[in-house]
Amino acid sequence: MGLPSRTTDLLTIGEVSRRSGVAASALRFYEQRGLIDSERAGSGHRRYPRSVLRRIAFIVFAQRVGLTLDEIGEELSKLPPDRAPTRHDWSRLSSRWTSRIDQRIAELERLKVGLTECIGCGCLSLDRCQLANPGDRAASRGARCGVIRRA
Amino acid sequence: MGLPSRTTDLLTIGEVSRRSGVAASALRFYEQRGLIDSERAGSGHRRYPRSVLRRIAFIVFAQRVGLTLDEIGEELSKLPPDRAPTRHDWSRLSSRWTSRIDQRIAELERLKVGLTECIGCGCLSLDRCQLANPGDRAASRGARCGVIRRA
DNA sequence: CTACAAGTTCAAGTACGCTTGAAGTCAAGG
DNA sequence: CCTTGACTTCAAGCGTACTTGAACTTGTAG
Repeated sequence: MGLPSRTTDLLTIGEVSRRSGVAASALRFYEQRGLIDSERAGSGHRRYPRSVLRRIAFIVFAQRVGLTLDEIGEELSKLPPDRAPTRHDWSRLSSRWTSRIDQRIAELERLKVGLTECIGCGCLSLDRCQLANPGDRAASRGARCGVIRRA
Repeated sequence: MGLPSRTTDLLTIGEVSRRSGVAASALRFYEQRGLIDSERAGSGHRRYPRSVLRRIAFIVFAQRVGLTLDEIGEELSKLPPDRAPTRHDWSRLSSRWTSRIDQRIAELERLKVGLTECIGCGCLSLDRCQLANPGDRAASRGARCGVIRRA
């Protein structure tokens, strides 16, 4: 299979995997979930335009912020389908996260305070203490990504 | 079954569930995992001392911070087995989280900056961007997700 | 005594995010 | 020609954290 990008400007799944750090199996999985897509070479092999790398980067970042793949898919669907996304498209998309990040940071700050003031002093009681407010589901998800693997 | 705590000072699983907001099935699961334990009434029903509520609160908090149940179990095992934990025991335990929370907050701050500066400006590239380089991601995918430790 | 809520165990199921394995294709090098 | 390596699909598996269901027991109220 070699390195078709030298001549065609399209990347194989192996190249994309190496460049993004995301396993090929994960890339296929993302495609199945509709998060990315690919053209096919005559052989049936996937060929990716370079722009897929930014899309993948967005996915990886969003996951670390705490979004699920479904949520990420929703966000990505807001990109213009007719043309290549501009940097403005990307920044508009990513600006939605900011408040989410801030919320999560705020919760962590509350937890931190609760650790010393609440557990430390002995008042800790779930039915009275609101520190562990389970408001943001995705936030807690952020702490538990796909735990597996990878020797 | 009524409310045995009125006379015995011990709580049923239903009472603990209501007071902690944690489902009875989850409490049984935690017991199976060794995170909490219970005495048994003659009937075979679980009876919990009040102190279990703080232990459960600790578990819930720790989960929000991002620890896995295994990690939480390790932490809990550091409590004195011979006597009831003091507030000092609890605060010593919880102080370990603080740095973890700080790390996670720092990562979120970095991601926030990365959103505007990296994705927004168009430089976003997983193989070059410091915010989510493959080494960190591979490492964080392991057991404890969620934190870019270097950087 | 009967009903019924609340408890018990154990096995299996769920959601998420992938990974792994089996079986096969394709193109280039020796 | 044959091997090798990168790719393909599809199905099944895995780890975390639980939930759900089946089948059964207990304890109290009426």
